[in-house]
Amino acid sequence: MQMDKKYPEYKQLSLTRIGNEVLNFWTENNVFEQSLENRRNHTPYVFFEGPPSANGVPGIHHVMARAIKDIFCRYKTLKGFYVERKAGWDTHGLPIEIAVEKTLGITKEDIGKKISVDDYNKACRKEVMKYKDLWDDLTLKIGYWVDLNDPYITFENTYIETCWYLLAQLYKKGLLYKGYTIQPYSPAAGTGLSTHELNQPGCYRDVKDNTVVAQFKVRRDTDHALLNTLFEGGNAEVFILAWTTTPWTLPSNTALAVGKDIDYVLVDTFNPYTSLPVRLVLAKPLFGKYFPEKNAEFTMESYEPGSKNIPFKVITEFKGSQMAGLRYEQLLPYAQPETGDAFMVVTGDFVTTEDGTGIVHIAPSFGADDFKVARQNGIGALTLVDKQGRFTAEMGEFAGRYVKSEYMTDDDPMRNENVDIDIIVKLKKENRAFKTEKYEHSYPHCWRTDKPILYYPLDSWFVRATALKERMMELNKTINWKPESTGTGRFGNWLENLNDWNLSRSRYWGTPLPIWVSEDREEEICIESVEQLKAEIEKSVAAGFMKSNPFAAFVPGDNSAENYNKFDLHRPYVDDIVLVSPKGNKMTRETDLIDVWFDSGAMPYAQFHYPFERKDELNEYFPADFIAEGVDQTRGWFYTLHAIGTLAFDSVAFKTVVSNGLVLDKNGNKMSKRLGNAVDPFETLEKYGPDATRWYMITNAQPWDNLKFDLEGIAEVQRKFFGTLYNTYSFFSLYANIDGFRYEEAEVPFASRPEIDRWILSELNSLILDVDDAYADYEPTKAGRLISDFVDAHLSNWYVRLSRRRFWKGDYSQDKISAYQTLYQCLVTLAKLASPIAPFFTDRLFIDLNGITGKEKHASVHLSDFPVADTSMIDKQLEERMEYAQVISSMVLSLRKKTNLRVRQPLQKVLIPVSGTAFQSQLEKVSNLIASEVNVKEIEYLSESAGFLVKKIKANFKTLGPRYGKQMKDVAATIAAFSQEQINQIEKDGKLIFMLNEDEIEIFLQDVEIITEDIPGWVVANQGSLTVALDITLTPQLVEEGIARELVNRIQNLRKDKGFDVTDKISIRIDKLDSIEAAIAHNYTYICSETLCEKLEILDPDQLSGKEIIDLTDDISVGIAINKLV
RNA sequence: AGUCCCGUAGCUCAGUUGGUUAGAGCACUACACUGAUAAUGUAGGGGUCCGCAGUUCAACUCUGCGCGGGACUACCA
Repeated sequence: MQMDKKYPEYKQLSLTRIGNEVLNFWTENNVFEQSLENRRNHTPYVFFEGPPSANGVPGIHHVMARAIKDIFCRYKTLKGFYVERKAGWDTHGLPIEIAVEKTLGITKEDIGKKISVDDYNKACRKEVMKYKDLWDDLTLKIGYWVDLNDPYITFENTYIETCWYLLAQLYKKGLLYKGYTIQPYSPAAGTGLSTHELNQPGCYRDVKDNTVVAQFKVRRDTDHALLNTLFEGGNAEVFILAWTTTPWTLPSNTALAVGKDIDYVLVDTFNPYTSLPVRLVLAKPLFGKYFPEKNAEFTMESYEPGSKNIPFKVITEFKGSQMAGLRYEQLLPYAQPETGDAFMVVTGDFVTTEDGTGIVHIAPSFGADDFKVARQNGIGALTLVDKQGRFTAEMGEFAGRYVKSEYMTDDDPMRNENVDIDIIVKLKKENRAFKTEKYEHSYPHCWRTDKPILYYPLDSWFVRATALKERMMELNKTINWKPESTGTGRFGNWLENLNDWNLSRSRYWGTPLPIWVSEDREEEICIESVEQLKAEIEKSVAAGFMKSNPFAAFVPGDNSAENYNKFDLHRPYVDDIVLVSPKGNKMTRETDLIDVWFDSGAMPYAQFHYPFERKDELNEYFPADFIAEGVDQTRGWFYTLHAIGTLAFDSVAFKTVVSNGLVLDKNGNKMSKRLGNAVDPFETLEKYGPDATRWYMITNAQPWDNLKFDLEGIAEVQRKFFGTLYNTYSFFSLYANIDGFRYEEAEVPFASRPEIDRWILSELNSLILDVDDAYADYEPTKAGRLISDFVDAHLSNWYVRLSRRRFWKGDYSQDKISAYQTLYQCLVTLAKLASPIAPFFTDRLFIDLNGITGKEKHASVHLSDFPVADTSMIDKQLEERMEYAQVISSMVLSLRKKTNLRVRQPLQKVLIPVSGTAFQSQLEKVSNLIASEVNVKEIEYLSESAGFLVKKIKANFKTLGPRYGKQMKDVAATIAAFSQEQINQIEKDGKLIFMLNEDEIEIFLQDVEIITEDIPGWVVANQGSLTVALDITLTPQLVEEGIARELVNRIQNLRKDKGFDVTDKISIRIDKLDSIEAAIAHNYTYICSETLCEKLEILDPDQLSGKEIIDLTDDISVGIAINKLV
């Protein structure tokens, strides 16, 4: 190190510039890699990066999410852990296919025809990494340290192979099965959806549908005990009413469900559309909804067709159980079910009387409950809708029409037609509709196409997640959720209501299901590795089912990229593989792909190609100690990680999870490109720099609360936190450079340091403990706020403010060295404490400091160790008395303000009443600080209370409350009304007994709070239990000193204006004025030494040239000229 | 419809195991301090702590019922 090397000084703070410079420094010196190397073979701290999809552009919320991840990884690194961080990309799935189809202008059917499979495959690989550069750029710019050079990519063969391995493990455990069920299905996407896909935010949306209460005509020509009752005394047709929000399912109706304990009524009335007399069945609790009380007055006979006043008459009532088995005429007879019974009333426990009619229309193909209840009762099904969402050919005039208009293309001539309405119209004409209305309810939509889904019968492969539901819940209890409620509430509820995981997707671009099945479905094989597949193909080739082995060149055990790039496990290549069963039968692959969420849930293992690589090290990278993503991943990634962890390894996949909330705009609205309120992360980083952006996001709201993102807030952080810290450093470097402080002197012993140094070091060490706790508890907001409070309130506005003089005045003494060492320690420690949150600025600070002193061997703060608190330096008494000093100073300043005595005017003394010696000795240790801060000459303590002070007494509710309960109010009032004598007595004796309505009340000193309210003849201020009085007498000497100080201040300002260096010596010439002459004469040395003046002349105003006229006080103006001495 | 989170000054947020007169910052006004400071200090305005009930001597804090905002769940006809 060169002797003349200096701490860098800056003209102004630019966090953006620092961000760029430090980023270059990291890149050039491989600091991230070093930070890993530094901790190699230390205890691992396992972190999983949730893979984003790079086919969308990153938003400001990604900055938030990535900052949180980065903070804890950096913190743990500082704490000595080895934190491997592998980036990852989620590359499979529908959005990629859709984007590719759009880009190439093709549809799914064109694959292999208009475009070769190879090209399609390539296009997908390209599409999926479309914005990778943008993502990498953002990742670097915000300082998120993650290994971008060797990311895991879900479309790679090695990744897929691990997925296959995991599926095979589940298969072996009997946790994979194929089932025919009613599933959410997206006709627009042409694929079924899993429940957690449906549970993505925004999938359920409120829509208005046309609903209808349909009349199902009871058949009289069958045997049923209830028929006599239903048809008694009338020949009108009898109808059962059932409500639906999906009229397009009515042609597929095959049953009606009632609740067996629900009461139903039989009513005579007229159909409002046809005015024909009808007899209806509906649930009694819902009767009033259709038959308003006011219509009861109308008689059946008085009804005029078309009138709105429709009369009604209740005939009888019965239970739902009595209705079971009733037969009815098919409502819309387009087709008949091929198997099973149909058009019968059944009972179901899901029927409620919440809405509708208390009778549920059952279309087994389009509802899970419908399917279940139909199967239980042997009812057949009708599926009069195809997979594109159109009515089938059997549907007569409706054949070929889409059941939801959203499925039509924009230029479809039927675009504005709604088939539900046409069905309703038909029912109305046929006297089969009793009521119709628009109804708003929430309906699930496909998260990819934004179009409504249908429930549709599909063949699918499922993971039997329900089998391990209990275990998942048990393991969940061991996970540390931040916040806790997400784990117990949201995630816990989800596990309780768990369904089996539907894995199947009918698409192209994804991980293929590795299951081959024989034609008769008797024989199955689930492949768990490429090696196994290759061997199976060999058998198939031998059996003559395949001509050659596409995996011939693959060398088992060779994990090189080259070896794994010799083939492609994607469709349709994999579909060409035909295997041979043990019995010698042909086996073909189940054509489904698996849910992309399985890919992401498999990342803990697949990122390292487990178990084909790093098999024995599993416990070094699984389970994760920590993961973090948005709360919207609760049913997404958090679930799939947990499910696979539990099912395949009987383990949690993560021990701690931080789920962060949404980033909203400053008005609390969701950000969206459409509304134009989305914040561009790149612009924000460019303008405010990464540190301020991160600091703001972390300290403004808890990560799990939603953040109202306001750029003003970043500006404030920049000014308040970084500006203050920067200024503190500037102050340090300015004087340290002058004095040549390089931390070369021996450490000044702690006990020898002055009070204020020991105080800030005590606070600093307390801060280390608190911040460490906050990080360890995954509370970054708390950590950040603690740090900024320390910098602002303690370091800058008290320590530096009061110590300023020590830095620039006098010789390079031990006191001065102590000041430098103390401030240096504070700054270096702060750099380390804050480095997880603000990695760039703190590294600059660390390097600027350490570059001169060489105190630490590390080239970067991120290679250092987290500070360890020296608890021997923590002195709570000292912290307490310094707080007294701050409060008292502020009270005196307040008094000065009230009495219009500015701080430069010295005053003689401050009087502080003290109640005990302990308190007084506390104050005595800080009295000089108070005196200099508020510019008074002495502090006097007043322990004598007799007569002089006016005191006030208050009850201490905390101690008296439990003792006196109901009497508390009276006791408090009595105490407040104590006379001065009584107060003095309790102070003297320590206790007092008084009577309150017959009862004897005994109180002690700790049961009351006594404060001095007033000191007659003084100006007094109170705050809490503290009281101060100020002597405001101005002697001529004090006035002169005041003038001298004003003069010094003006001269200093002149020096600064003229750009003199702080060490320049000057000469001063001043106008000769009567009002100040004595002040200068009596304070001559003081003025000269403060201003570094070698020569002070007082000249007649006429003779003074080159002077400036300065206002000294309200009444005095004076001409001053200063010159630099060479 | 249910579950969870949130509701404190114009704005962003603190508020310990219930304890007396509910705080900070920003913004606004005035004044002051400063040879580090885009900082800071002092003073001022600004509050039915979402509402109502209950428990308690005492509720911003605990309980219940509502209201408003948000997230999530749902077979919901």
